[in-house]
Amino acid sequence: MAKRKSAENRKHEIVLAVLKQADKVGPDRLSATMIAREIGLSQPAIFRHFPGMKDLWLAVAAHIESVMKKKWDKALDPKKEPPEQLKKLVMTQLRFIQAVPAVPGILFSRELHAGNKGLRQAFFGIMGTLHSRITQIVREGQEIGHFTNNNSPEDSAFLIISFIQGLIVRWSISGKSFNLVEEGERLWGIQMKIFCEERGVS
Amino acid sequence: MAKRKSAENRKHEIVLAVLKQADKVGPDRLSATMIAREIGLSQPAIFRHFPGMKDLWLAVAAHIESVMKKKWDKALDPKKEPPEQLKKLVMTQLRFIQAVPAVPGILFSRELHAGNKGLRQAFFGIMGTLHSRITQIVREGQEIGHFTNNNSPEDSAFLIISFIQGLIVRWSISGKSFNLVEEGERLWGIQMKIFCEERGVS
DNA sequence: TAGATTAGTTATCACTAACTAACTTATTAG
DNA sequence: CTAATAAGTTAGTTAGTGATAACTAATCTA
Repeated sequence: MAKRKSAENRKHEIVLAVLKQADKVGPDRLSATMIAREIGLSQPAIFRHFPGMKDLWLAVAAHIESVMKKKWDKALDPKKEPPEQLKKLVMTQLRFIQAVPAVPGILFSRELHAGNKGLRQAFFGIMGTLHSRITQIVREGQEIGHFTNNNSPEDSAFLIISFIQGLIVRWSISGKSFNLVEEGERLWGIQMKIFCEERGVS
Repeated sequence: MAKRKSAENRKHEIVLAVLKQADKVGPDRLSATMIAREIGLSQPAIFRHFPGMKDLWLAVAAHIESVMKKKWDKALDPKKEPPEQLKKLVMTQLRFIQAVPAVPGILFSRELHAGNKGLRQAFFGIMGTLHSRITQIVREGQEIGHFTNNNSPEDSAFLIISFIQGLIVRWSISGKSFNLVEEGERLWGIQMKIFCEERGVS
């Protein structure tokens, strides 16, 4: 018999085990048996804490949302200039993904896309929140003259999120073979000025 | 008994069925039974054409690679100016993904990430080829003075691929709720000048 | 300390996965 | 026309899935 823990602690432990194992075998191949083995419990013990796998995934999403929002809050410092705030937020996001590398896989899992509508809504909400935070910073930057282009802050935010997502995709496909944050820092500087003097685009 | 076809034709038919069904249920939940049902065969018929699922996925990757390369070749027109070539290549890629929407899912499948090393290498190779083609165009553009920044063409290409991938990720998570090519065209113009006049970046 | 509560267990169910063996029959080469 | 080839079949195996029922025992509270 495994040592007992309070339901609350055990639930948290299970969620962490899911994130750890989902990175190894993928969200859609992760079974209750694997999760249980990871923390030294029997398989039915998982279903004592969560009615079904769907609920377990929703708990995982809630955990990710909570941690991300905390990190974003921490990263934002209204005393700093918008460009620096922006960079900090982007790097925070990259650092988080590197620390919890299961997230991109969950974003593309079938659990999310086909199986579990609530899970997709949760992640859609998370992305929306990130988008609106970035939009806000860009808007402030424009107002005080940091970004003098007249693009909509919303579209600028989309491009910044693309920068993040695209980098993560490459990192993922490469087998996580480079440091996400370092590569992000390197390219961020370039992204901020690339093609500025380009001519003749159609 | 289903009507007979040559092994070659049947293999091709199976690959197309995989791409169709993978978009619906996801690569990791796609079973031989579903594929067989799609084309009106019995489940074991699949294993007559492919020794195992791994081999089937490799055939899918080979198909994707072949089609993509053809499209890239078609999109390139050395008579046109590099910026226009670039845009055309990017839009071609977006058009392809919209036509074969299973691809992003495969890119993040666990079949690719955990189960099937060859599959990951195949896609890594495809991305590498795209990267070098973009790099080449950027380099030419720099040489004849279209892109007057001094960023490495390789890094510029990474950023352009990020633009593509990031857009695809957003499209995917949104439930493919917008037109990928149209949104790509719209944002491409912005990407080409965003933050140009930004000051004070750290 | 006695008894309620509840985190854990084992055993099992119904189901689906990839895959195999053995058989059948359509197509085609000689 | 016949015989070989090979594309299909049915009927299984083995292994793993989520989930449930019934039981056990550690912990908490009165």
